[in-house]
Amino acid sequence: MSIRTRFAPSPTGYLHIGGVRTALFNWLLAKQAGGQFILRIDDTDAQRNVGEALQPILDGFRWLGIDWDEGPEIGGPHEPYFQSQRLDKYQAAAKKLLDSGHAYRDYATTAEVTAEREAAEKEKREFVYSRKWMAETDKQAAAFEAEGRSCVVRLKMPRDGVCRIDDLIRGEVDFEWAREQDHVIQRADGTCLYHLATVVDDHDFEITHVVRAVEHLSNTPRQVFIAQSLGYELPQYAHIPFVAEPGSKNKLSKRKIDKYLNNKDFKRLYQSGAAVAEQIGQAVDPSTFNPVLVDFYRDIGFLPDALVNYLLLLGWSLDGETEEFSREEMLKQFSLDRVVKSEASFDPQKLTAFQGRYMNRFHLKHKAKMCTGFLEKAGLVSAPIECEELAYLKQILEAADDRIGMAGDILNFDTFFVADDDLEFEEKPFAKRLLKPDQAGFLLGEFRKLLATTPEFVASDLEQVLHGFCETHGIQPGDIIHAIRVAVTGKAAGFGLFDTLEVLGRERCVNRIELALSELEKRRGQTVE
RNA sequence: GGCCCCUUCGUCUAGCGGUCUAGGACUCCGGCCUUUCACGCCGGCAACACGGGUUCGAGUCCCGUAGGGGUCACCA
Repeated sequence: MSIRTRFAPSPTGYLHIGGVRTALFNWLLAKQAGGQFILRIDDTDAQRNVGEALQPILDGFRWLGIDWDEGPEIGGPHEPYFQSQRLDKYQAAAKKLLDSGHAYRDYATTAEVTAEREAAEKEKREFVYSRKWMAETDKQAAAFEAEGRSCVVRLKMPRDGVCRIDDLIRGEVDFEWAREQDHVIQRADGTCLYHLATVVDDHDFEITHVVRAVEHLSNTPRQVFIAQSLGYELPQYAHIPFVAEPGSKNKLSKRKIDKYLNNKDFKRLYQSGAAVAEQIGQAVDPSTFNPVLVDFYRDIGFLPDALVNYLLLLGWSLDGETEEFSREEMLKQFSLDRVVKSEASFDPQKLTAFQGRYMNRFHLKHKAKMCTGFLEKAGLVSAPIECEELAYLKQILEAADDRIGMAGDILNFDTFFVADDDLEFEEKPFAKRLLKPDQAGFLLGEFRKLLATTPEFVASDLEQVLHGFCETHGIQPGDIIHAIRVAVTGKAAGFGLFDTLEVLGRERCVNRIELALSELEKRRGQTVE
């Protein structure tokens, strides 16, 4: 029988990276064996805009290259894949459990059950429902109804023995049945609850391996009970550790972003993203723009392969040495038995390092394509980009080499794209390199003249020109190079100066130096006053 | 609190009784390269939670303790 796995997101409007990690393991396990990976939508909680809240999740998976064989938008042989459209199946299952005596109608009010629970707590005794309001016959039910009570359906859990779960990752785990509660599986309004639904669906969809986060481990006995009572064959369970917060072992949560921002690495990641977002005019509302969510990475120009590779290693390793896995390699090598048992903290720096490696190896052509979107959104090139601009971008990318860690980093080179008149000089480098050195203005002026007359405006020649210039004036290259960089780019850092000059071209270099000089004059005047 | 899970450098991990003076990666710190910023290269700091067993021998097996986490809904 072929392996069938599933990932079952609730339509919440975002894709959590911890969820992606779980989905990835499921996907890998199924696809490597030629099986199917199914996406099922857990929307029994019923909100209105399921479609709207689902789209970002589907988009996220598509971006990551995690494709599903059955599920929303593509359907499949077990349609529908939305729990909200399968309610009748759950009700049928509930009825079956009722009929077979594995569940019962319970007429207790919430207050009555709560009272029992609290009493048990007070006496420091384990709570087990008294089943006082249990109705196993129609006659009993009628009596309760005559009192004006309504009922829910509860599981009639065993009160002795042990539930042994054979977990592919944790081995055998025992739970005493007596400690399990008579969980509600159907509400008073007739709708059914998650645990019933998930068991029914997993069976209907012929899921062979349930790979999910450990927080579900303690829920498993009741699901086993439901499945067995319904006569289902049990799937293989594999409870993987969850993805934890940076610097702690708590579960990574989107809502705690404020706390994570106190972590310096997390903050750095967030800020580099926020800088990009700001330049392209994207909102940085933490509910959507958040390093815990996949969209964040897409929006600032990460490579999906880098994210996936990082996530793969968060809780799994091949040999402790190999770190880079292409999709083919991970499909070939992945195995559940090498999944780590303990929770793994999310490490923004390591993720960034993976991204850097992947980006460096990325083809210039593709890099240009990725960067184009950011330049367009920032209004630095025409939208859509024109041929000349694209060629210009490629020149910059070539010179920038591995200084583009993520596509959004192209915006660090924004001054290459602005009109000369709009060039702004960064305050500190301008002061340090132009304002402070007495000679800077004079040297810059002289160098500008030289640039205006240099026959070939190419990097190698320009380097010669500069060296000659230094000799004439009896200075070291370092005495003038920084000033030139600030003058033509407005910034202290960038790629090689001669490449910078060549890329900008003679006219702009000359213009910008002139601009810098007049700015210098202006400021010198101010300081004198 | 009950139950369950987990515990090797700051972080991700290798290790399945001797080859461990514990390996790799990220970070960090030096150095080299260098016109800046990066990259790259070389080097360095840094861990078996603790206590008992078992054994000739324990990071590796067993039992405790401690710590961390999860779960205990008419949420998913």
